[in-house]
Amino acid sequence: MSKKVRVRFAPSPTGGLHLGGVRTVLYNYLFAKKNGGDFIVRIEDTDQSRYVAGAEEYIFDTLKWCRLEPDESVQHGGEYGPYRQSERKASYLQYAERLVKDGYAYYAFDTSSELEKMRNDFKSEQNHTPQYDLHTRLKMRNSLSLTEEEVNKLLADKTPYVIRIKMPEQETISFNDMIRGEVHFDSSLVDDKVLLKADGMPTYHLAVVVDDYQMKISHAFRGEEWLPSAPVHILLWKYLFGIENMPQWAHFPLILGPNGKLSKRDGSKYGFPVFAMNWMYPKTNELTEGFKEKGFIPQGFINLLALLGWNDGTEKEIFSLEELIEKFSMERVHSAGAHFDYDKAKWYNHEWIKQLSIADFRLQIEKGFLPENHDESKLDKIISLVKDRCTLLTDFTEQSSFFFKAPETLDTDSVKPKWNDAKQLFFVELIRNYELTLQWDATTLESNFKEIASVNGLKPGELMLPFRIMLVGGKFGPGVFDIADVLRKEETISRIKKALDIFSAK
RNA sequence: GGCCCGUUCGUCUAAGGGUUAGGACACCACCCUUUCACGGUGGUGAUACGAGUUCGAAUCUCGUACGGGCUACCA
Repeated sequence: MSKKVRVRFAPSPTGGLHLGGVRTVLYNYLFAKKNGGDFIVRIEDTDQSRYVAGAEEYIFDTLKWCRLEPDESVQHGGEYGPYRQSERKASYLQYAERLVKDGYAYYAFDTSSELEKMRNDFKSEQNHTPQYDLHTRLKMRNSLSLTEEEVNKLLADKTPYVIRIKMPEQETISFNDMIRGEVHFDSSLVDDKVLLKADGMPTYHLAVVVDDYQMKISHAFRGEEWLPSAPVHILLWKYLFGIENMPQWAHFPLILGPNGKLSKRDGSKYGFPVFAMNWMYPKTNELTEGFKEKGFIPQGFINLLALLGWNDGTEKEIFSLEELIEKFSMERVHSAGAHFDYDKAKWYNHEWIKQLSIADFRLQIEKGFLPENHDESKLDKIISLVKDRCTLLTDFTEQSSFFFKAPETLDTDSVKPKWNDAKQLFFVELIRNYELTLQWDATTLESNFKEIASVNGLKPGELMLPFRIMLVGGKFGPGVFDIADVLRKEETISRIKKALDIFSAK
């Protein structure tokens, strides 16, 4: 009888959520839903100096946009709250003290300048950055190096202290990672990480273990950057709650940019979004672009993220969220880091836009992607014409604006060199014909167009490009008679007339 | 520097001892379309290197190289 699957995403509210973060959410969510479990979001805000206003709300807005709603969180409630670590502060101290009492941790009174001095003094060719560990701890000011009286005196004097874990001298710490298999560490090489900070807040290391225990987390997933600190967490589980109760770990491969771990800087540097949604740092007003505002739809975004490091073993690449839940398995998550490819990302989005119904596309486009002066009554027809030509929602504007507003400039270079009197006369006659046409639809317009052409001994193909330039302004867009259909008689004729003046001008 | 993780086309990846090493994005060509896309067909393009195990290795083992991560009273 295995216990209920409960997974958590534990972001630090220090800014926007980037690709890797959302993928971690996604894999957590998929694993939970696949196994009938719960998905919990816990806010890791133990570093008060890094508090950023609005970041927490942003995280939840992002999850909502992605349709990855938690079962329990600050916003969703649940039986294991509070879901904000700063509000759980009281429960960490007792565990830290228990560790000290049991000899697994100790008080350390070193000031930051003393720590800095140590790192300088012990620095060498062989040891780039000396650690606070079994080699150095007896040379520092802590309850291991000082006498009991000295320690008690320091504590009584309210000297600021931290509690550090005392890493054992010779122990191999192993665990089974769901993605990587057995991973081993030599305890003598791991440093004495701070567990409880001088301000009474826990560090991530203590908080993650205590909270995962108290929230009955069954599987703990996080990015590969956490792998080196895993031995600390494993020891803490062993000391505090029993290794048999420890969740199963999986460390996801990193998402890489052109130069290592993808960073928000890569976005502006290479011209692609890195955050899920736009994020503006309140203090600096520095904007980091988001996939949402760039014109991605949630289905496309989720799909591209899911396949960045995972596949179902077949050649299928387009998955809905429901399909992902059904097919997902941790065993098929890759162990190697994946470079983010913006071209492929856009392809996923395009595939999803093509699958959208007109109504669904309209819903998406109405969230800020409509061109100015658009005509509501024509929207559905226009969407049916141009939807598949949009890779991003932002493409809709340039694909559709000519429907609502006559082009300001015409691509005359594509027309003028081959322009002649015969063509001029054709369009004059076309205007006359279209003015008298009672039936204004694409089929009628096309057959009339071709009939006049043939009567005048002209090839329709040589006339259709000019016609398109007249209506659209450039060499793009859907079928030209469909465009004329939507434009209606008056506007179509007006654009032909206007263009004729330009084309015939010497 | 130390520790940890990793290494199949440019990129994402399939192939878990026997395949002409497959697919997708991107790129190129052709077809379709008298626009541009979409779509279709085809093409260029990869097992990092060296040993070993084996009748046989992309696949197992070891070494080397390379890449990445961590090395805070940040997460």
